Amino acid sequence: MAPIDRPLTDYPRPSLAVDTAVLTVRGEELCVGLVPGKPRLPGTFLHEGETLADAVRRSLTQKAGLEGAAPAQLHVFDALDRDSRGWVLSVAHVVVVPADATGTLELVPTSAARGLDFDHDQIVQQAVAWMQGRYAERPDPEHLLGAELTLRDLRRVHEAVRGEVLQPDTFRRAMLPWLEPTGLLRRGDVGKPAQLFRRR
Amino acid sequence: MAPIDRPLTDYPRPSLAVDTAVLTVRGEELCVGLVPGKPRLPGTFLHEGETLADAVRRSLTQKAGLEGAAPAQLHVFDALDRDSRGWVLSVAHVVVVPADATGTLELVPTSAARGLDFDHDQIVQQAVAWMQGRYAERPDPEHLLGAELTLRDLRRVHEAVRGEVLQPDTFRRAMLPWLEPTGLLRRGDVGKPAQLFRRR
DNA sequence: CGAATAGTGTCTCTTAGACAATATTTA
DNA sequence: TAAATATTGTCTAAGAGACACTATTCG
Repeated sequence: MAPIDRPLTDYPRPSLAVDTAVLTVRGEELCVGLVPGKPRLPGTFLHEGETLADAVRRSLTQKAGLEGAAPAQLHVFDALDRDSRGWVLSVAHVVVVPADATGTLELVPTSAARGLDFDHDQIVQQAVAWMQGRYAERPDPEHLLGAELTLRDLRRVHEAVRGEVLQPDTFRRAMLPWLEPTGLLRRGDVGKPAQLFRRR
Repeated sequence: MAPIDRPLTDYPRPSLAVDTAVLTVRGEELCVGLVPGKPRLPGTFLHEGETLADAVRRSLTQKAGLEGAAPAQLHVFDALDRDSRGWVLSVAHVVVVPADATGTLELVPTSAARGLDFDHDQIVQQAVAWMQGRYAERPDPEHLLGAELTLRDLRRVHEAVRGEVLQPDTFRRAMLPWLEPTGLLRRGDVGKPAQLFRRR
């Protein structure tokens, strides 16, 4: 039997790419950022001496002017025929940022992000599922909102992430254990001012 | 600015490996399979024309005589210094099989699998968490048990996976909605025979 | 005041968890 | 019969969800 682990360089190696679903909440909708003018997620090839997270940040900086992201890994796509240019594996990532920090990406509601290049439809799906899992556990783990937030703000985010309207009272009681009142109020245009909270 | 996507072959490429935590339940314990005589998980380098799942199956067949596994991806480990032989990324996988189907692997309780090579300690940890998540949702998603099972069998598996003893009555009521009675009984050495169920 | 938003009281239903009792087998 | 295992009855506590009500602001 041939030895299993010959020296590293004896093996032909695939190209390794990263592709990233940049998610945000804009208005009432969960949106994903596409490369301007193209039906695809931002991505790039992994460079020597670079980690996957580095490559994700580089691609977002170069293609969208988006700095300092904290990418999370989703899945490696490895179908042999996924890229007509050759043997390319892609490590899918997800990044969550506030809507005003998505750089030059074109924001599209996740429900409308269909027919993208490569396996990017699947990446968007997995990214949404990942985010729903995150927000099921905690009020705002990805800091879509600032340090001080009202329950109305928070509920809007959760409604966008989950894609359904939530009852204000049930939602309030579910979130309160995770929040710390600041004692301050936020006054709106109309109605009773809301308490401001901080993440506990 | 330099073009971002030069032809594929212009980039130096990392070696890509797969490493697999083979999990099983033996007796009352959740165990992981190590390569005989070595403190490491079975793994190999990805070959040309092969998917990651193929590479996992090949490594398990060659190193442990374990056929037909259905690997699930966990995480890509990409620390630049994780392998002293060079630039190697590893895609961690998990495979769950009955204890009598682990081939020549050395079974070690997951709680005792410490000090393994590379980042294999972390892989075991992630594999255990993955499996706990799976078994929190369904009675036996990985078919550790055969087609017909008793609630005692099932509880033993869940106790091993969760690492704690479970109350028979509460467990029974939690599982019944997922099970279909066969009408048959399984007689033991002593005690009332148990109903046999099938996964619904 | 009326509209709009924030927040609370309270009821119901479901579920987890536990304890105790009953049922059926083997030795 | 005694011991072991399987199964069910029942109680309690906690939580989700819904409805109705109260509170506070602006125009």
